[in-house]
Amino acid sequence: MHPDGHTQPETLPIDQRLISFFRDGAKIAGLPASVGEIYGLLFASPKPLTMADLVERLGISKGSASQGLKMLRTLGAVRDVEYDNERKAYFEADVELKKLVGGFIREQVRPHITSGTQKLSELEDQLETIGEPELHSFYENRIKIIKRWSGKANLVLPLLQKFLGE
Amino acid sequence: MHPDGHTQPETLPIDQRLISFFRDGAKIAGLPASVGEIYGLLFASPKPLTMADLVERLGISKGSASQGLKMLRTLGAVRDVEYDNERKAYFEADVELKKLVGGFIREQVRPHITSGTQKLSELEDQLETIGEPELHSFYENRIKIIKRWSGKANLVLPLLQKFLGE
DNA sequence: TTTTTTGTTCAAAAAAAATTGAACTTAACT
DNA sequence: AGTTAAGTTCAATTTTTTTTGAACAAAAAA
Repeated sequence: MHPDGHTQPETLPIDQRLISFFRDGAKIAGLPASVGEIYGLLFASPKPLTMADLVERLGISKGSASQGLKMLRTLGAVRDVEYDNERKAYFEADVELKKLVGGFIREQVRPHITSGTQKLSELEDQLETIGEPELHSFYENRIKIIKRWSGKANLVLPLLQKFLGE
Repeated sequence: MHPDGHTQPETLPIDQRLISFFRDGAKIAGLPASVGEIYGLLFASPKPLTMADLVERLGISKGSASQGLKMLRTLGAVRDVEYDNERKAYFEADVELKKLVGGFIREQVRPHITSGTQKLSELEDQLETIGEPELHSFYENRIKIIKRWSGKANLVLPLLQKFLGE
């Protein structure tokens, strides 16, 4: 036990609102609610928090806290911070929109686009197997449409990132 | 029974690929797989299809087909089409990216942004209840950050739509 | 009007995703 | 060395979401 027991800061109504705000935000982004809550509490905290703080104040399991923090770190939404000389790790929320969106695109969007591109080229292979000219030309056109979409997506993402970087 | 029984078109390997392509796409967008499959089959079909066609060729239930079509229609991704003089309704896929993304933003993104804005103003109310100056200023700053994000989002969406409209 | 076809609705079942918690690893402290 | 605190992992459980299918409604055909 730590010699001079910390006074655990209470979770204010405004903290609850922030937690709920980011819980909803996470769901919208297709992330687990617990991930949103963790980010929310860190966002609402003036001081860095430990994993034990998250478990205690959010009432979630150690497993959820560990996995949630892991995801938030890969997203670049949370960072380790030097604090206290204890052996616990402390975390705080990163609030730069550019970084948050960048991490989301890198981790959650890009991989899907990549696998989509792969599937697209498999589609083009299939096209070769269609002898009937009328059908061939129909599918050829369909594939052209998907390629046009894909081109747009590849333009939009960097544009979006640039825009968010002010 | 229709007098001159239609020959049911077979589902080619390329159709399977397109269905799978859009099944994955739907999941990425947070929509049910069946919705993606329905769109995929319509996208892969040179002729409009009926609900019964979808049930038969995708092996999904009537309920799924009905609900999926309903969602795709509200998204503006599928349209009713005059075809045959039968009493069945025929559908085909809308392939305009602008329209697809527009519908998605209108139905799936905007409502969340609206409720987020609502929650944000509730957050601001809570701010008033904090007497301690140091804490007040901390939360004030946090709310300022969220507002900055929100402003960006409100700029990005129309910009995105404009960009997709060529 | 009665039957048949087409489509919707919604409670129940099935499937998928998130969360838990106990066993385990790692590393600091005595 | 042994003990304790911190954190990870993953199989089992819980929760949420999707899908089904049977009951129902609407409307054209007989």
